Amino acid sequence: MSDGSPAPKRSRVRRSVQSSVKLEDVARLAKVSTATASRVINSPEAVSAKTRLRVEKAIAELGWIPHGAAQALASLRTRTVGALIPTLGHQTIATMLESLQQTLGNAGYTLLLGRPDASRERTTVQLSKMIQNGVECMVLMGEDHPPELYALLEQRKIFYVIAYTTGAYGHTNCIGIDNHDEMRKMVSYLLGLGHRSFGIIAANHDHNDRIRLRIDAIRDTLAAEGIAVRPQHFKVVPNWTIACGRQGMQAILEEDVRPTAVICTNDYLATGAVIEAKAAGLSVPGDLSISGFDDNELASHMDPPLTTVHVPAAEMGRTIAEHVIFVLDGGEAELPLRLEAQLVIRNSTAAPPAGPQG
Amino acid sequence: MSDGSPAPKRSRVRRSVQSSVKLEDVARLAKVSTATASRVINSPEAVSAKTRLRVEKAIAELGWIPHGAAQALASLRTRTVGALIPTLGHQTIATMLESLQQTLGNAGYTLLLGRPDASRERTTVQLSKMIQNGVECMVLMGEDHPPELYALLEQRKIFYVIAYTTGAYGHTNCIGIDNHDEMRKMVSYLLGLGHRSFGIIAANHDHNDRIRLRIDAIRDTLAAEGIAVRPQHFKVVPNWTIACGRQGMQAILEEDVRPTAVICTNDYLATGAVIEAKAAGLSVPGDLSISGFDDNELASHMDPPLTTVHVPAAEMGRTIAEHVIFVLDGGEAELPLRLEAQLVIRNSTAAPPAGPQG
DNA sequence: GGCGCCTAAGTAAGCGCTTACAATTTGGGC
DNA sequence: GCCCAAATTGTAAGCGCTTACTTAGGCGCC
Repeated sequence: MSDGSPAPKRSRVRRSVQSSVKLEDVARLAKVSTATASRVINSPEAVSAKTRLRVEKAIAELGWIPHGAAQALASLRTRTVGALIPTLGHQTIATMLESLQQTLGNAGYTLLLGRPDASRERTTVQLSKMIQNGVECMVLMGEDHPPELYALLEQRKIFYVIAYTTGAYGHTNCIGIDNHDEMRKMVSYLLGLGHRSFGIIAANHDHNDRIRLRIDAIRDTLAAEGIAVRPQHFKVVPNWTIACGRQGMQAILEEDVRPTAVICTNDYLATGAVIEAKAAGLSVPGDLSISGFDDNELASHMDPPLTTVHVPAAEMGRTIAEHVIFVLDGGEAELPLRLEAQLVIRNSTAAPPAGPQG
Repeated sequence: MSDGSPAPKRSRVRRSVQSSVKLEDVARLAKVSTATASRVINSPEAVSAKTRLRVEKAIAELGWIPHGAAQALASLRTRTVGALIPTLGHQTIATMLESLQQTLGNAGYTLLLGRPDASRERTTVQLSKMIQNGVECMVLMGEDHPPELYALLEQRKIFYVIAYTTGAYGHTNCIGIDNHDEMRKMVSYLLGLGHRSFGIIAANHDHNDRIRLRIDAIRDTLAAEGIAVRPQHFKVVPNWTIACGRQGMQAILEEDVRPTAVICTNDYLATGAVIEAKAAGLSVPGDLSISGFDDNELASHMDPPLTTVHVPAAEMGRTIAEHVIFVLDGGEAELPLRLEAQLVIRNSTAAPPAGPQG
């Protein structure tokens, strides 16, 4: 460097084969510089119409596709957003994701999916991978994540939004439903029906604040009426599936006292609960009212059709995407944003049977 | 230019803020060159243990995360594979995807999801985006895609594999089930039960070879016994949902003659069909046998439990991932690979009712 | 006709990393 | 102690694109 003489230029052969058409080829064919060709892509208004046409023709002719990594490296923009999603099997989540992806995709963003490990240790590893992939934003499901996750997010100054909740645990950057309030509506409705003895079937919620909020809502709303759920009527099952719902209901029916209403934290559990109750010879809702949460496809087709809370999944995905796009575009928006869920009263709930229960 | 004097070196300020730690910082801290630091990541065996430790310590200390775009650009490797998936709402597909992603992820690959537009025009646009993102491999669902899609794949010499089929339409790079043969088993079973009059409820299959194969299997297998499905008993519904299944069954029940068995091309349709049949006062399977395909979560919990074909979705995802990893690693493998599905006989099918039907 | 301005196009310096090749060190064998 | 090969590390040239800064035209106006 300090030496004035130029370093000898060794000609090295690297990457012998240039498989693919590059911007340079386009530029050459269009008889412009690569800068101009690039501008046709990135700020077409800065190029004269004639030149632009020529370049566009060249691009079409050569079938050039920009090299994303090179673009990302040069522009320091990736137009990628990541999402950490626990499961795709849950229809409501899948719906949310689809609309999230759709909306992002239409705006030219790429969605990167990651699945946080059940063992939370590896979830920052997942985030690291996404960071490595250059995500400009993350969307998380709920607030309950290991502190290291948040630490990494903060440290890297990565913009993120939390889905599916309005943020009861201190986060304001949330777009979703108010799990507590929506569940409160359900409980109020059941109370209004005359129920005084309740059961709960909940999926494991060690790391799931949405479920926790729903459970809290049940307890809080009942407590306001001086009612508590008997411990033996509160069943926590390992997963959110139909099978677990059955298992939960079976356990409840084994108890000496039987509640008149069983609230499930999602529709799959409720479906299982209904199946099991009917299998035990009970009439739903004659003997037992059962409610769900989510309003998945099956809910309205079940026998009896399920009373549940309709979660606007597609709207949520779209709204999150729009917000992300807006903010990444430099916009400022106030959060949290609450989406309204809807109490959907169908036929799995009714007044409690007359009699000595309760 | 032609002038011999060196161009004056203008000092340009670009990208003023260097937010993030880069390999250079790691190298400096570890007192090695960036080359050595890089080698610690990419070929640790080429670095002495002492140096490696020093570099690893520096990485940890600085919290360095490699810049994926830069790696991709320099190494011309992205470790990314793309998948074009029509829908996430279908549980079997979601399961397949989850295991695909899991397996790829464990091997350090990133899965990029795309959704081919219903209007097929845009599906090469989707592919282009994936190419832009540098996918080293694509996985497609089924063989039925617009020729431009295949053309682009070939032109770019992108390795791809086709999921969910063993390739009845000329493709050999398939990993999946033999839709025709598995459905044949179902039909044989129903024939064995004594059925002679069949109905079909199928989702729209304009661009879905898997469904087409299943339908063909029904026709072929019946034809071998001299049986044909009456046109009015062959209902094509617009989608694969429970609601469509109901719609299909309703239409069938409106006909003068009623089949004794209705074959549905997936479980959601079958669920809807069962619901509608029961709603019409029919006994399933007493009056009418109904079968599905996929074996989703609900199938075994329905009333009656659904006779269906179990598709090994998770295994399929895993197998595809393993194959992709193997091939991208330079391996050679012979395809197609057939995964065995399983006829699952439950209670929605039985011998046809005695009487004048048929 | 000359000047200043605006617009369109060009030049070339990186973006952060990998890796071919060069340079240096290490370790044996005599 | 010396020589050579093997092992380790360093040097620096890109990977394909974007974009700050420069230059070249074109135009209106005095």
